[in-house]
Amino acid sequence: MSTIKDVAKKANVSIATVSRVINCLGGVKPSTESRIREAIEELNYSPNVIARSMVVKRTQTIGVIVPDIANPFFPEVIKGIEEYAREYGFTTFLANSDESVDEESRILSALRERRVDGLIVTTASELDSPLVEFEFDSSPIVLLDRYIHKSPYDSVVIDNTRGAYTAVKHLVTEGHTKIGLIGGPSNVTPGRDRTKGYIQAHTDFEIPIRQEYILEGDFKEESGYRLGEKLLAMSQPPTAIFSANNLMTLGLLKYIQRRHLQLGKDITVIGFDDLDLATFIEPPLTVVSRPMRYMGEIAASLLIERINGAEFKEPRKIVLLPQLVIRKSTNNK
Amino acid sequence: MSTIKDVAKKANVSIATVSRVINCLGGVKPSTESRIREAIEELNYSPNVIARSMVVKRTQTIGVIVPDIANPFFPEVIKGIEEYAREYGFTTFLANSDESVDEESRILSALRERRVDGLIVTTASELDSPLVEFEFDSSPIVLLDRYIHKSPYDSVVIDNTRGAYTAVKHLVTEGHTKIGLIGGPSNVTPGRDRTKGYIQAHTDFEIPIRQEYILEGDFKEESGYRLGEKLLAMSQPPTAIFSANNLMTLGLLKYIQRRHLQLGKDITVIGFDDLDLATFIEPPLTVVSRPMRYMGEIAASLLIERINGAEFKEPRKIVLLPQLVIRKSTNNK
DNA sequence: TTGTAAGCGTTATCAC
DNA sequence: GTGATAACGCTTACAA
Repeated sequence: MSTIKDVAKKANVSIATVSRVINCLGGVKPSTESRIREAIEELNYSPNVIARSMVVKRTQTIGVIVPDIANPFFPEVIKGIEEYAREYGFTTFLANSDESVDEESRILSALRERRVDGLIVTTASELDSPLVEFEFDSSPIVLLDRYIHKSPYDSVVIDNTRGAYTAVKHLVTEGHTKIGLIGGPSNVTPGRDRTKGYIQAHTDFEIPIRQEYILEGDFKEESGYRLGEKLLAMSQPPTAIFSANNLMTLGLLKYIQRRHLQLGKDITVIGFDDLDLATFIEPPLTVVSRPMRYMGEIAASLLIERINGAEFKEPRKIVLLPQLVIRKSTNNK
Repeated sequence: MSTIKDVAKKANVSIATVSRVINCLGGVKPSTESRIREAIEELNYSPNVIARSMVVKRTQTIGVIVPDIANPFFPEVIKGIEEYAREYGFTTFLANSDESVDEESRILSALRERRVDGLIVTTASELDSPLVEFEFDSSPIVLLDRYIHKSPYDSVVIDNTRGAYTAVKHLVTEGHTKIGLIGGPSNVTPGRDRTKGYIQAHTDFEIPIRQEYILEGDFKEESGYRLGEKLLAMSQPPTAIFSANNLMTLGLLKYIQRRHLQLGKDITVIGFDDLDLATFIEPPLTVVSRPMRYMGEIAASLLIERINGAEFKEPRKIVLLPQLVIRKSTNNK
């Protein structure tokens, strides 16, 4: 692969001049410039940005760590990040921690060795996240979706409590008083806060809370299936279920389907996060939805601002509002 | 951020010696080594692999270009790639071309400037793929899922013709003779070959081919919906439909659902690639499925072999067999 | 067992 | 306008 030196030789100039035209710094005689551009063309020269990064101390890369790329939420978010980042001249390293704190650690080290300019991460666990101890020197970090309490990082999250509250409130409005919860893991904010919203709605509307209705899953499909089964096998089963994420909702729906129960009649369901199935099934499923792509874009924009030196007294926390998308599944009264 | 120099100074040795212990080259007195390791610890030193890559001429990175990260096929494949790559010390750059040839070009340039050691790509279009003209110097490339005719690259693909053939054959066995096709775009092999298999099965089983049954979609959900509508609105509608990818199948199913047609009775469906919906709906959907994760792993392994200098007379083409997963939707006769 | 120094492909600072 | 050259943080002969 040819270097700036080769181009310089071919165009009969010094490498400094070549560098000037590559970087559009001006101050080069037009005739020289065109000679250089020709040489670049002929040699099929491509500047080595990694050599450049050594001297400018910027790699123009950002690392993105997600816990489960197979959860349809993340591909959309990633699209948002990637698109925004590319527009600003950044390339993204994507890594999947598989909800594992250890894996998250390994990825973090690898990314640090690669000197990414910044990081967007959805941590595998708030409490023992490697980010808590992590020394990423001065590279900024933006937390996505999962907040870490008291951390010094910017974050973009959803008002999970509110989202869950709205969902449960909707069920109450529809007349339900026996509402089951298939909750998320309590080691991450989306898990905890959605449960909090569930409880708050019960309190506000003076509906007795039944501990046996509050179940904790792990955001994966299988747990939705299993916990759905558990709820519906009770002697006093709930008449409605709020499921705290898309994959668990999927599992729950599969269980309901398998038991030939009728959605919206035998059991009413509200999910958190939309999914293909939601608009497919009959009746279509009411869900709490959020702007995934936008979340990615915001995260990227916060990060790039920091990379470019923006300073703030406090870490910025962008809280987006989820939206209740009411479909027929909860609309029969 | 501290450098090898800082470590050297702190440990009272030369940078060469530090380098030796970082890279586990041996030949360092144990006492010196432990002094150095201590210094590394204290300074929280992390080697700059991008500086290293300048001298060893290897970045230990691979680029991955997919056309649509929101298609559930790709996240699984990516998982396979990433996992394998990381095991071998490579980090992946992921980029999404959004089925656009121009975007693919831009990504290719960016990745070249970053000097990735190799590339795994699912091209946006076989015919005018930038890869055809592309000079990636000596960096190896592996084609994934979409083959490029006469290209010099290794590839891992599915026997699409066979997969489609098997699917249609199955429909024929079930007694169908009016079989519609929601095909993929003809500018990529999966599109063309699946149509080929559809036709071949008709020929082999002496079923007349009706041109009006052969429709071309774009692998996106909307086209499945639209073409399904078109097929089912015909005066002589097909009794079965073969849909050439998961997203189009989703669209098709949504249409069927919306029209309150009964799957497996009013219309029989076979899809290419599995999807959540397949095991959800009643009756569960028969599909052609393929080992996505494995495809990713294979692609990564071929690539890394090449990166490590393996040479072959001919480009290697790994053709995996898809599997017909027969579920109730086609099993009523 | 350890150190010195050249070199990787750039950018940036000076001179001219 | 243009050219030398130091520097970026490392690896790798080669020397000691």
